[in-house]
Amino acid sequence: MATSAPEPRTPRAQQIVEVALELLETQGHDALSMRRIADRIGIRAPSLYEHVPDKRALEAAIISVGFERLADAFEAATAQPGDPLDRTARVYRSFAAAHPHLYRLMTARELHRELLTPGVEDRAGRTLYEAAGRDADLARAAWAFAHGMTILELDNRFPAGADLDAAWERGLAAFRSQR
Amino acid sequence: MATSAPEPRTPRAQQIVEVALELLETQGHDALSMRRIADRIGIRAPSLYEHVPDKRALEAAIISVGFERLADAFEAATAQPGDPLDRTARVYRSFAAAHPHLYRLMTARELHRELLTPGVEDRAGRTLYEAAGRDADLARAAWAFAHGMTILELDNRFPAGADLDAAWERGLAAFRSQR
DNA sequence: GTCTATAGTGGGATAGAC
DNA sequence: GTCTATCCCACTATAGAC
Repeated sequence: MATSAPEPRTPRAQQIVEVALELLETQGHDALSMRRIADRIGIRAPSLYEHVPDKRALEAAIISVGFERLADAFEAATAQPGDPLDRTARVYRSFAAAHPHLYRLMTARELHRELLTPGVEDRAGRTLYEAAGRDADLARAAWAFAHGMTILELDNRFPAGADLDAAWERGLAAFRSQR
Repeated sequence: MATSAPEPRTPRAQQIVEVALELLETQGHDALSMRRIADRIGIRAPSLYEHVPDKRALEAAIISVGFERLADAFEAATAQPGDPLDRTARVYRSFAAAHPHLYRLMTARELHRELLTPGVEDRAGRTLYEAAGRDADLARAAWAFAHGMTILELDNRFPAGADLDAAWERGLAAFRSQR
């Protein structure tokens, strides 16, 4: 079910990705600089380049880990009761709530797919595809809804008093009715 | 119907906002620096600060203009035929397609509402609220769907062959059925 | 594998003269 | 209202020594 991520080769490279991920999760994307990553490890920034080609590749490695973890969470929830669409949405929503900065990095920018661990994006997408009754158009629409709800909430775009549980439920009901 | 935006006081300040908006639309957000704005006007960057308090306020002014224009487009489309929800979605989608960088600035980040022209966000939101049958939860869910479709497309997140017209239609049908 | 030194680039913003 | 001069910040990345 869960796969062990085929993460970078050497222990040092792996450590860099781990440290960078933790820095991202605690401090946000703006804090994710090569200098700060190096600081946390106890080396100088230029030394990072012996282990990681450049920053884009490092971010791609973090994103790959994120997709693995999201896919793990999706697959672990298969056992849970209820409608598959609701279940998938619940996992999606709590993943984003638990890892807001990681979620943003994973979804709220253009993606350099060629730098990702191969297949990792598809694996996370498969759960939603199944939950949408293997209807690709419906799955994309439902993903757009889930991402929209998530990112608008993270960006504080809804009015202060908005009942987001209710909005989620209305949307999910809409998509369930189409399947 | 359309309101004239209560834009900045002096002609110079207004020109700065116009030039900045044009720079944003043609070159994207990364190109939107005080130096480049000044270049286009033919003055030096420090002189901008005589007319605009700082960059955040300038961006907020641009965003306000964006909301005015979106609201104008929504209201102008009231005359068009078809379901209000479809009509609103069509306008939303073409606004984003026509002004991708502006759309991103308006929606894909946290919003400093206190710097916006008062009421401008509500005015744009009202059309969707009406189209959703004055159901706030449904309107928020529909907005999330529309924003998700839009921003995921702008960020090239859908697979190469994806039929986005079909995905839009599936989502809109879902929301129509709930109203 | 790590270091120092540094290049190169860009950014926002202020002080004070005119 | 605009200018010059400048500060201060931060970043990615490379060269070359050890």
